Amino acid sequence: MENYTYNYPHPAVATDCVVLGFDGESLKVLLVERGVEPYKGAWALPGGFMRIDETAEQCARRELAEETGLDLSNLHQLGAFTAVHRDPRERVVSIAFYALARQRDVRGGNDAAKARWVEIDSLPPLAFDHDTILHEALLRLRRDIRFEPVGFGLLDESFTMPELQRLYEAILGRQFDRRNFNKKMLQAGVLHAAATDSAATVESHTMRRMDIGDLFASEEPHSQPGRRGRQFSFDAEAYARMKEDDDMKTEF
Amino acid sequence: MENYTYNYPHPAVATDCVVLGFDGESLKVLLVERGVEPYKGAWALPGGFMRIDETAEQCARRELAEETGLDLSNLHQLGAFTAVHRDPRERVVSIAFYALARQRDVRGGNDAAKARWVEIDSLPPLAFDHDTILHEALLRLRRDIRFEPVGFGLLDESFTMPELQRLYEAILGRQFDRRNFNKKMLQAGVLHAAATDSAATVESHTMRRMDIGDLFASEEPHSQPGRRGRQFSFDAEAYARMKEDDDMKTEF
DNA sequence: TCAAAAGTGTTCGCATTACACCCATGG
DNA sequence: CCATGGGTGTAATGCGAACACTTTTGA
Repeated sequence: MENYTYNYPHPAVATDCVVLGFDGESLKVLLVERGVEPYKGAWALPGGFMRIDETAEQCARRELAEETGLDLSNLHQLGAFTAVHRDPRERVVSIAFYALARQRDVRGGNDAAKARWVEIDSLPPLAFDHDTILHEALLRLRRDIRFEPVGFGLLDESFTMPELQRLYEAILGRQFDRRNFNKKMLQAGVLHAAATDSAATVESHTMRRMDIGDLFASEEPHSQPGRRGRQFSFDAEAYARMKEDDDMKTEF
Repeated sequence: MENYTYNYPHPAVATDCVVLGFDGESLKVLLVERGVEPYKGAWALPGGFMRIDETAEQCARRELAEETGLDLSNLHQLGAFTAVHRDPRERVVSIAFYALARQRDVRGGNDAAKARWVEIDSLPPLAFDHDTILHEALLRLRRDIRFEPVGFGLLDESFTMPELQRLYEAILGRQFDRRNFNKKMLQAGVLHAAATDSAATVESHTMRRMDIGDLFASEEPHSQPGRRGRQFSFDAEAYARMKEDDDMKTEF
């Protein structure tokens, strides 16, 4: 079986994927429990070895689907992690990606037994150098969100302004003033008010505090007091137009 | 000699390095002429295969020194380039870095025969996917320079405001108003006026239009008319202090 | 003395910030 | 009716953009 021979030693190449989600309160990351050594039983980022005929991105997407049932198209490369002893078995270079997932995508498709959403703020120790990778991903997300409308990838298609605000607060780790946040987002010109679909409104509201990590939740979410928020959605076309004109002036 | 055998095919892992320089007028990139197939005779980024006991960054630094005589410490990873057929010989994944070099560093140390600085705006076709990598590096530099004081890595320790401005204009591809540029840079609080060392002033001025690519220049640079600029230098400590307080508000 | 480059201050508009009251809903 | 959360406007401030004349120097 030892079939592949080279004149010089070759490292193995793997990919790992940081998938982030948001449940209306806090950021989560999608982890899998390792079933084999090394780090058997520990939590790790989904990922695996790259095939010889696929790109790193294709690999990351395939491994993610295999291990978590999620098929995401918007993977962003974080970079290569190349510490010499990051894997005790052999020299492994990992190319890491990050991606954002919506509640809906997950609730529909995730049937992998070992995959779980874990609160970013209360993580177990992770296998390999995955803490480092995750940390990089968070830094990257915090940088990106200020200039590109990436945040919308974490919300349902239609969302309320307070939901959006909570997302920004969870990512950036600080509070914003409601009125100013509102104003700024609307001024950016990439949101449009959704048709006042009463059903959507109610659904969104009742699900606001659903924990997306609790895939087998038994408790029905119960409505909260308080006024409903108006629904908005992200206007990708407006953003594309804006980006052409501005090109590097856009800030979020 | 075929000594290294694995159960599964392993790609080769290489690094490539985009070294950028500035001669007072325009951006240059450091290229080497390939002496072997494939792409023999074509220009390429300095780089080479990673050893099994070094990190990608160590590899990039070593290869850069071997091929160009430059020893740079501030390499920034751009990411991994993993197109399946980017190298016709075998599957090669390249981890790319970018770095900035000062005129002085180059004039002192570069004794590699085949390395040359080439104008960014008039590039020959490059080997492999090195055009893509270079393009990424430029995008990255343009993004970075707006938030971090990276530009100073391309100038001598002491420089004039117009020099700094020309650098920003070359990188970002647009013109700035002298007065506004001045004001903004001083307000940023990371520059301090250098002692009015007359010699330094004159030297800087006379060298302003030296072409750093012309390593064997025979023509002496001759002085230009026009007023001399005041000398400034980058205050790394002030920047470090500022970064701690602000942390994510800094814009350049 | 002329040409080329550098230094300097003010005004205007826009974006960001701080801040307080009323409205809608469910329990 | 009360608790919870959502919606809205205004005033002060700071930053970026536009803009012209004077000074220094080398030829």
